Amino acid sequence: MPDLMQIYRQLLEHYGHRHWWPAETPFEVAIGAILTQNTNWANVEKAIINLRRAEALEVESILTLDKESLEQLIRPSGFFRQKAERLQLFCQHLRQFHQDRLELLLQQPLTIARRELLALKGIGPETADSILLYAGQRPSFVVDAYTGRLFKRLGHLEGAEKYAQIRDFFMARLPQEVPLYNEYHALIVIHGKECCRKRPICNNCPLQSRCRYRQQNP
DNA sequence: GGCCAGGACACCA
DNA sequence: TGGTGTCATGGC
Repeated sequence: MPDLMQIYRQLLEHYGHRHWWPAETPFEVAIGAILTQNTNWANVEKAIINLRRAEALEVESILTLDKESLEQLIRPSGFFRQKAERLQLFCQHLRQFHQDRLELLLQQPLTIARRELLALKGIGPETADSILLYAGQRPSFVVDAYTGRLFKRLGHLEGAEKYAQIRDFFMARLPQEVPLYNEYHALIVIHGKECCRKRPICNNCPLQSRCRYRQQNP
């Protein structure tokens, strides 16, 4: 069974560097992380363009907007009512405890910053880790549905593991380096989108015969 | 017209 | 603790 670094190198060779996260500022990363929950990134981009045009990609403006106006700006990203609430709660927290500065939250010890994010309504483990890694440049491995699906196929996971177990699995076997974590998660996502989504055969799979699902379904 | 997307949460047994 | 329903838009 190939180890995690072998798989990483194969994915990187096939897809190249993904240059994540597509955002201009750490705060924009955090906004995007909340907006992309169970949502196609193309729809998130529409919402972020709306926010940028409204000059609403900062704590002050998101708190100043009334909730209905914010909802309309982010409407293309779906779940717009609950996401508007989550964005404002997130910004309220930054105002109350961190002088509107996300970097002050993120520069705390990793476990402290992570626990603080997870305590916020609407920020679960994947969103918290995405913010820590891509906005804060902190070594917190991001797990998503693609991750569990792919590494079950590869034989590394049983399939019943929970988020924390999968995250621990990767962090215990990889050097804790931000560029590696950054690229690895992005590669798993692009692989999941383009190759092994839910189709019976993985065409042009960079992992090829290593994909157990393909072997079982030639 | 149905399925899916870079989840999280409330509720219930 | 685990299972299920809800949230909602837009592309294919």
